[in-house]
Amino acid sequence: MSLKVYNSYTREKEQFSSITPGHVGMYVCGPTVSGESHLGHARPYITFDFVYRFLTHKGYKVRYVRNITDAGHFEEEGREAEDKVSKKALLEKLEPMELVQKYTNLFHWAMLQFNCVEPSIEPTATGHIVEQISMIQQIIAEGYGYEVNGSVYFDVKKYAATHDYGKLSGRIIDDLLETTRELDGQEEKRDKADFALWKSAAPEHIMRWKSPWGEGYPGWHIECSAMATKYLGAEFDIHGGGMDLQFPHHESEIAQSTICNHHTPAKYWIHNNMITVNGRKMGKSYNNQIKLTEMFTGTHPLLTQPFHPMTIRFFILQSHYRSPIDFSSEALQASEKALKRLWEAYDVLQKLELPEGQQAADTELDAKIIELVQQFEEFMDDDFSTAKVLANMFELAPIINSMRDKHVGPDAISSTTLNLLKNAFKTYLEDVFGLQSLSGAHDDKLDGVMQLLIEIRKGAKTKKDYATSDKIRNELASIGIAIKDEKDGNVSWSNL
RNA sequence: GGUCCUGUGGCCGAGUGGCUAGGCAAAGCUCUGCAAAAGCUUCUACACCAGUUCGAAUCUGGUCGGGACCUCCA
Repeated sequence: MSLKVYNSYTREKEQFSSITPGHVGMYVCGPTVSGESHLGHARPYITFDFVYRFLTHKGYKVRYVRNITDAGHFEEEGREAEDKVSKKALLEKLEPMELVQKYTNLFHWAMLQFNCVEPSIEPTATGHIVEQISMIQQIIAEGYGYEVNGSVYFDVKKYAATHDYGKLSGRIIDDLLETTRELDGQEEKRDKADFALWKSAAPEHIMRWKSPWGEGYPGWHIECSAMATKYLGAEFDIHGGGMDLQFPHHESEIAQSTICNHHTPAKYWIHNNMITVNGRKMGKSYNNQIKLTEMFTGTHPLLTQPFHPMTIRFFILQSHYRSPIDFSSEALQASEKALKRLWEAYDVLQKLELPEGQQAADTELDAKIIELVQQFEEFMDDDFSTAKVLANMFELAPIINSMRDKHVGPDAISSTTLNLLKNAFKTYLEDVFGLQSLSGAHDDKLDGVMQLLIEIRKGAKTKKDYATSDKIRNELASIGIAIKDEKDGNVSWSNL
C-alpha cells in the first residue's frame, strides 16, 4: 500500500516517497497569535494532525514543525508599516509579549481540546530573528535582495528571470509586475511585485530588533523560510498550510529558500481548503469569524447550541481536506449525532467476543467486513480520504449493532475477522483520526453508582413497579444520562 | 479586470465514464410495559444547453450562479 498525495506545486496526485527513508520532515504554517483562534483556524491544524498521525501509522518517524508567528507583520504593506501585534497591543494597553503569551496559551488549549498531537518543534518568529537576519544577508549576497532606507526587499523580477515565480499559486509574473497599487512606500521597491524581507521600524513601533540595516522587524515570509531550513534542512518532504497562504506567502517562501539553499524547499505542498459561513470564507475582512471558545460554549448568534471539540473534528473529517466546507449549526448537529452513533457502535464492538479459532458461517458477510476494513488504508492512501473511511465505518456500524442484538448469529463471522475489525476501528478512529468519546473519560465511581441504580430499577421492573423504574430513568435523563433496555434484558447507560 | 476552483436529493457531503457513497432529517415496520436505542425498508440527485461516447454526475465547449486568490488571512 503506498500513499498518494495531491501536490499543489505540480497540481497532480503523486506517489509519496520521503527524502530520507523512514523519516518525514513536515512544516506547517502556524497561527499568528495576535488574536483568538476561530473555527477556520481549526481546519489546517486538524488536517495536518491526521496527516501526521497517518504518516506515523505508516511507520514514518515524522518531525513536525509548526511555528508560532509572534513577531507580527504589517497590516498593509507600505501603507502604515504598522506591526499587527503591536497595534492591537496599544489598543488593549498590554505589553506585546503579554498578548502573544495569552493567545499562544489559548491556542495550545484549543489544540488540546481537539486532541491534536503536539508538534515536534514549535519555533517562534521572535526566537529566530538571528536566523532571519542571516538569511536576508545571504539573499543580498546572492544578489536578490536590495536595501532602501533601512528596509530590504526581494527582487522578484530578477528571480523570475531564472526561476518560476508564480508556479505554486498559478500567478503570471507579468501580471504581478504590472499590477498597479497606489500605496505609500511602494516607490521604495524596484517593482510592484517585490516583497519585504525586512522593514525599517517607525518610531512608534514597539516590536523592533537591531539589524545591519537599522532597527526594524522581519517581513512575513522570511520567518517560515528561516525556521523550516533550520529544523528540516534545505529540502524537506511536506509543507502544509491553508490555501489562502499560497500567494504571496508560500510563493515568496519558495523564492527565498531557493536562493539561499539552491534548492526548492518542499517536495510536496499540501493545502487545505477553507471553512465558509454562508458561502463566505471565515476571516477578519468579512467579520464573520466564530471563535473557538464561542463554538465550545455556544455563545454566538449563529449557533443554536455549544459544540464539543470532537464534533468539530468529526465535522472536518467528514469532508475531504481539499474541499471547502460550509459551516452551519445544522451541519454540526448532524455531525454530533453521527459521531455519537459511530462511537456507540465502536463501544459495542470492543465488547464483542468470539471463541478463538471460530470459522465464519456467513462467508459473504465475513468477506464484506474484511473488504470494508481493508479499504480504510486504501482510502487514506488516496490523498487522505477521511470521508470515505468514515462512510465505511458507518456501513459497518449496523453490522456491529446487529451482532450485539443477535440479528446476526454469533457464529456468522470468524474470530480473526472480528479481531481485524476491532483493531481497525481502534487504529483509525483513535490513532489516525484522533477522535475521542463525546462523553469523556470513564469514571469508576460513577460506574459503580450506575450499576447500583440499574439493579434497583431492574428489581422495580420485575415487580412491575413502573412508576419507580420510570422515575429512575427520567431523573437520570434530566441530568444527562440515558438508560437503554436492551434485547436480552441487559441494561446499558451512556453519558450524553 | 486577471488567475484558479466550484454548482450533487429537505440539509451536509463522497464520488475512479457503466455497478448502493455515507451522515442528518422524514415515513413505515420489527423489538419493547412504555420509551429510547438498535435493526429492516422507503423517499427526494447530479445548475442549464450542446458535444464526444455503445454509455457521462464523472470528459470537452458554452451559458448562468457561487467562491478563493490577486492586500493581512488557516
